[in-house]
Amino acid sequence: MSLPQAILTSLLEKPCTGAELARRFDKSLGHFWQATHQQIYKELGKLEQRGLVQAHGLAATRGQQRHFEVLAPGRAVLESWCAGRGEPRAIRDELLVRLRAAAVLGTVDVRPELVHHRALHAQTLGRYLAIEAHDFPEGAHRSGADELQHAVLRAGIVYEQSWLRWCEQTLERVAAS
Amino acid sequence: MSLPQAILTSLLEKPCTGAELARRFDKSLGHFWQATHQQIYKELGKLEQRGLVQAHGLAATRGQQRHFEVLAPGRAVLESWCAGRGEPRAIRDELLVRLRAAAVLGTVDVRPELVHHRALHAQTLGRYLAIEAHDFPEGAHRSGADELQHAVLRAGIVYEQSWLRWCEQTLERVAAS
DNA sequence: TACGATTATGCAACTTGTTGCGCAAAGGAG
DNA sequence: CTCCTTTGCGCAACAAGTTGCATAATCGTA
Repeated sequence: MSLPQAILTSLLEKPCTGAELARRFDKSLGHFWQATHQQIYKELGKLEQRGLVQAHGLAATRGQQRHFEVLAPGRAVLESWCAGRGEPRAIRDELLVRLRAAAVLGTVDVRPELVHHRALHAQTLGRYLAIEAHDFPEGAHRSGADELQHAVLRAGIVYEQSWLRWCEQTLERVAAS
Repeated sequence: MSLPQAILTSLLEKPCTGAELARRFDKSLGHFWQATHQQIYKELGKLEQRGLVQAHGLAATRGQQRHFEVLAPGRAVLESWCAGRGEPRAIRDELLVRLRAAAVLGTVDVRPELVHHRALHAQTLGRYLAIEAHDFPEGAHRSGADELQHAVLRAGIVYEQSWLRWCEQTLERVAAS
């Protein structure tokens, strides 16, 4: 839904090839907006057609590296999108459907699944905290940009923390019953 | 992704028509798994073909009510799915892409959007808290099923609360910069 | 009874995202 | 040089979800 914008943002930070973009998605942007390389190539193609990005590199044959960069119209489009409004997404979690089903069925033990999720959330949280310690050490930040980047990371941290706590509380309560 | 299971669960609680199902989705299940009536009808058709649910009511013409109920194989399928494992979804939030873009662009004020989201999360949280006060009053619950249903609702509460707090903190920090 | 609004059902087209595969270039090992 | 693996690129088929619309019954009301 906002993949083109994510790509423009990333390319604006640093022009690169599709594959490099995919790798960067896995590392930073991908924490809160995932995309496969197929999607990225498809989207790059569209952005190129719309004249928002430009590729230098030969598109003649396959397997050739194509280096992309954002053009002025691309930046303008991103700017206007960025100033716009959007709704937050509602939760959509399989685990909650499972719990609901378990409540109705009455024959399924959900604790193993909760333990599983607790572990995964703890792991992801650990990753985020490590990034925070590394990229945003104690003390005030200089720029507003830093503040914003940190805010994005904190969203991930808060998200994982709250799920983690929820898993723990729910395990306690379900165990007690 | 888990729409068929959500439908089976809901039908198991109480058999009903497609339209009634859609209405129930809007009220309870829909808080954490949304679906339009088109999706629901489509899925009901598939479930019927697979022999997991049965419709009594004339399918001859359109506009005729069809009352659905879960068959034994349907319950079995739900049971085995429910005991299975799944991964939690990673965050995927447009707002975070916007913040990231704003950080790179450096020319956009994201505070109005943050204020907007704060209001929406506060509103949703209010709805959830009202449901909690109504359906799960103070004191211990009787059944394990109640405990599970409450856990699902608490997930929503925790989710909204953490976003709300994040919005507030981020507004403070961005304002200060 | 006829008419309009509402309710229930469903098709079709489109968008987004995933999965699986194939082809081309580059680089190292034998 | 040849073969094999890795990297970069991209198509095609599918699955999930959204949007828009069509059609049939039903119900209140003039």
